[in-house]
Amino acid sequence: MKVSQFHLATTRETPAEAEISSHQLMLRCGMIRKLTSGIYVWSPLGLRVLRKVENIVREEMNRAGALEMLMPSVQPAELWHETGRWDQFGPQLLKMKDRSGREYAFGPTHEEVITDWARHELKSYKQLPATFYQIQTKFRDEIRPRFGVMRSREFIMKDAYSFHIDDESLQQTYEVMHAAYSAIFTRLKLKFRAVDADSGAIGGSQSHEFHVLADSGEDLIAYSDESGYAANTEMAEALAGIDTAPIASESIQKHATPGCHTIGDVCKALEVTAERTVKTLVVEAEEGLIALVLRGDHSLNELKAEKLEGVKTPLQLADEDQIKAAVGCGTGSLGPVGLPIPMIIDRSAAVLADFIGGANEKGFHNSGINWGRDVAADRIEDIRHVVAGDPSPDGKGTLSLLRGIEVGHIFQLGSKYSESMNAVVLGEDGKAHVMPMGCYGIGITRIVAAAIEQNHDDRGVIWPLPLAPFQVALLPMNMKKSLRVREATEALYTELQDAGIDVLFDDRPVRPGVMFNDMELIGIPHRIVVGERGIDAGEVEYRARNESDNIQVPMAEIVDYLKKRLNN
RNA sequence: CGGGGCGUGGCGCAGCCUGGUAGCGCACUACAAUGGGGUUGUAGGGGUCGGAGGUUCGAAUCCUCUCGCCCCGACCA
Repeated sequence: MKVSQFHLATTRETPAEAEISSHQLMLRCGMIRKLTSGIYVWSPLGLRVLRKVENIVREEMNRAGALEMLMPSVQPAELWHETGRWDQFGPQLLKMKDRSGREYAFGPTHEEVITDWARHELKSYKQLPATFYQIQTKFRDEIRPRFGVMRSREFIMKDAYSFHIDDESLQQTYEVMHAAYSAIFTRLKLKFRAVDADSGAIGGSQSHEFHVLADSGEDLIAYSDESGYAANTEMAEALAGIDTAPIASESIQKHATPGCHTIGDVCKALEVTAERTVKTLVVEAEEGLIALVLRGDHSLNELKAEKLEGVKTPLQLADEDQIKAAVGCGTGSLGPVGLPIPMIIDRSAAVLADFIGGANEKGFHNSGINWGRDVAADRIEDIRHVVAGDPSPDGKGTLSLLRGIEVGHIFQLGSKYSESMNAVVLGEDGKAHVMPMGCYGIGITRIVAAAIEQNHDDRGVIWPLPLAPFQVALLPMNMKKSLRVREATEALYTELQDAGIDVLFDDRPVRPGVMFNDMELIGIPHRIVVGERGIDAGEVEYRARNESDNIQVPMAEIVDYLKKRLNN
């Protein structure tokens, strides 16, 4: 491709709306352009990258035995009523009506459509297991779209669905998909991790998320330094950290702590560290209120808390008035001793001795509190987020934390959809069997942004080769004046194309600096420069985007040299 | 949904307080010079100042309504 025949539209300035690197760079490269909130146009340059991702995903899905198909974006409301999700899915579901008033949703996901398809198409256990997938546009009306295509409302997703005669078959396919996903991210040359995950609103039992690692990621992943354990911190089990029973050595004592409302205030006033304090959060229960007691330096994991018996779902913190009515004092002075509402104590808080907590009286805290002696610890649960340094839940090593961007998620759905939609096949026994299902998603558009988050510098994008819009940039120096340079570059351009190399020839009448900057901004992995000096020496100049030194290569060897580079 | 901010040419912004009929940089067009890291000069094209209503002799500027966009928050007492 010649730049003169391509649409290259880079900008020097960063659009004001872009917050994170990948969004800024995608705009500056001219890969995307916002049409309206959370909705983007992909330019020819951007689409090249998108297609690379799609094709790798497609190849690996095919290799794993999944069959590609294409389902509609616009889906009739009736299907969503069947599964109950028309009302459950919430405001993220974009609803619309046609001219005769019939209701539709723009598909945010396709469980309903595929299950409807499967119940018509699949009749016998002999057709199972079967996995179908598509690469297609989805729409989710996000509360707050942000970060460009990282969290957009319209996006492209690869979604796959598998159908089975029993759970054992589902488990097998699930493992095949897990392996296929690992193969995909490995081929994309992205640093990633597969982690245990919550199955969330889509439902089901087993679930893994695939995260591209990047410091700017929105998710926190906990992993063991000694085993393969990795989990989203939403899910990671938090252990107490201490095996021995706490031993009391102090007696309980009340301290005036006027104006202290936060753990930080109390620590300062009483000159202790937060690990020796507890905080008491009050949430709504199915009946009345429940207090959650955590170590002062730990944070509540809402997901864990709302799964506990008695706690109202979704988790709702009690407001000041509710707390005053039940306890007599407001937030900031709450503590376990003498608390008139039921308590759930976090494992780590339950192993404290001689600790500090609110006195349930405005402006006072207790020190030297001990469980058993001063207050009963009847109900101990895991309700906190893990932190770095916690013991790994599998007993091997300690946990570290990493930031990641969720780009893939696989679930074992079980019969959640097939049951409500009556998707059955006849089994060997001649009876109808509800098909257990699996579903497997990859955010194609998000991968592009995540790849940039992981691979860029202050000059621009550094594409991993499998994602690059072009493999090689060919830059002539002063081609306008020098016929020799023009002829040599044109000849090399033809030669590279003939060798099957995807080359971008910058034939614009611009100064070298402009070419260098543009090619680095859009992140072409390999660069060849042709100039008078080199021609005299029978050489061209090679440089990799992620290296800082130029390499002189004899003109006659450059194609082979590049082929070698491209195969690494 | 709550809070904050912003809408002026394709992009980045000034002008608004104190009303007098729109400007700068980048980008774009033409010509010339330059020619290994966003070069320079000259000459151009492009904006009913988000929209509607109001105040006024006169509104980008003041008032009212409205639409759109961005950021933060929506758990740590």
